[in-house]
Amino acid sequence: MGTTKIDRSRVADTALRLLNEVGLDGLSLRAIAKELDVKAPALYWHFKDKQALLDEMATVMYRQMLDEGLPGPTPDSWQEQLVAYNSGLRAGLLRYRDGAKVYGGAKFTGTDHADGLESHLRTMVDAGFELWQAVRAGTTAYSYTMGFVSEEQGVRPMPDQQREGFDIGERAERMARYPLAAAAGAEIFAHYDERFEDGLRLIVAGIEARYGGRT
Amino acid sequence: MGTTKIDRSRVADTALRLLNEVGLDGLSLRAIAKELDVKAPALYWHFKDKQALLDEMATVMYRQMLDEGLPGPTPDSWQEQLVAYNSGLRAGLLRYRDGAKVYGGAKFTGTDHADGLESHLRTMVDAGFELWQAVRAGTTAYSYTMGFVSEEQGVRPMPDQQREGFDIGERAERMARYPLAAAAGAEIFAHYDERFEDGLRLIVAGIEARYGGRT
DNA sequence: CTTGACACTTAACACCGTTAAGGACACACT
DNA sequence: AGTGTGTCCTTAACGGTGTTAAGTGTCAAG
Repeated sequence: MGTTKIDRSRVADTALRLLNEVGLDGLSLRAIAKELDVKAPALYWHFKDKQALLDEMATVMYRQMLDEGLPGPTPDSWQEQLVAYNSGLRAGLLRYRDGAKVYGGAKFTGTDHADGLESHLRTMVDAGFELWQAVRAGTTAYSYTMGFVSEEQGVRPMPDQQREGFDIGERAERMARYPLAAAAGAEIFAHYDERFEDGLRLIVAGIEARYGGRT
Repeated sequence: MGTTKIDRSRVADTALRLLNEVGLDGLSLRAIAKELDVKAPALYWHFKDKQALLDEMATVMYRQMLDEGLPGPTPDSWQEQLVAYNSGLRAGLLRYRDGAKVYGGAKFTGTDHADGLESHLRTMVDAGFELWQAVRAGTTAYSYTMGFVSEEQGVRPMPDQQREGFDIGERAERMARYPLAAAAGAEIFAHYDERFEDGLRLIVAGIEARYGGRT
């Protein structure tokens, strides 16, 4: 038969591709194995359990983000670096259905993450921040990004997909007693790109205002 | 036998209590049913499927947050309202193991949420903000809170529980090549309460700086 | 030619959400 | 009194899940 070589990265790649078709709920080991022309228990030779495979998938996702999200070698301002890092993170998560769930539920063992973290901290400390300020700035933006994309993917599984059940009109009708909330619906369930970046810049502005960012 | 009355809210309460013992993965319908002295299919009389039960659990969680998190009837400044709402949200999520997963994965059908949303928007519009600014301010803080607690509960399932696998010392050793990241470890994996509120106030300061908050 | 590690298959286990069919019980109607 | 009728639950079963144990074939080293 065809190329019958199976290793960790080939399994992870296949699983990620399948993820976009069936979603996290449909991503069973048997389905992944079938895609690889293999039976399910074969996967246990390469991964100790399903979570280990999901962890590997998250690691692959992270490497993809680095490859295409952050090409700028020159250290920009910490502001632009924060925005670029989190925008790249969001874009990477959106490439896969339930990307935020997979990524957020994974435990990263290696030092893959340390590079990015170190450079973020380096930039901010060089800009005059205390270490604890750099940490809080980074984790605040990170938490925001993960929360934003989680909710985004809960409503709209894939970026180019239409709304599902409830229309905005029906929602407005039900909310007659809540005029502001009803009017806000359109703003809440649209313009994700713009809203995400605006929220990010809100956080950047807050860091400047409270921690005193120079330049 | 004992009180053999089972209704939606009693099922949801029991499921929430059990959730703290076994976690979301262990929360099977059979386990919930056993707790109610009933067989699993009986639950389908009250809920159309498991997700409907999880939705009900999330609704109960939300009502608990309203009951004990926000006693202040007087409308404070929008700043304090935003901080109080999101702090109450976090506290409510932390009361249950995997609370953020349950809450974030639920679809709210009723108008339970509309009250809180309306009053948030009302407060901010009265303070001079545009509606879209009020929406973005609220959703930014909300996304941050959900993301923060999701990660918090991923590391530390229940609030009063100790760290699990890796010690901080072992982590520092592995990260010898990343001095800042290593030093940041202590800050990252501790002081959750303080860090959460600090991040929240970062967002508040950002709203003031970019949208121009008065008072 | 044998040994043994590697990479996989077959068979099975316990458990999961969910459905179908039926049974026990209370209450209304004639 | 008897007959529905609707409510609430049980028993049995189905297909699917992650995971383990044991066995099979391949292939390089001694």
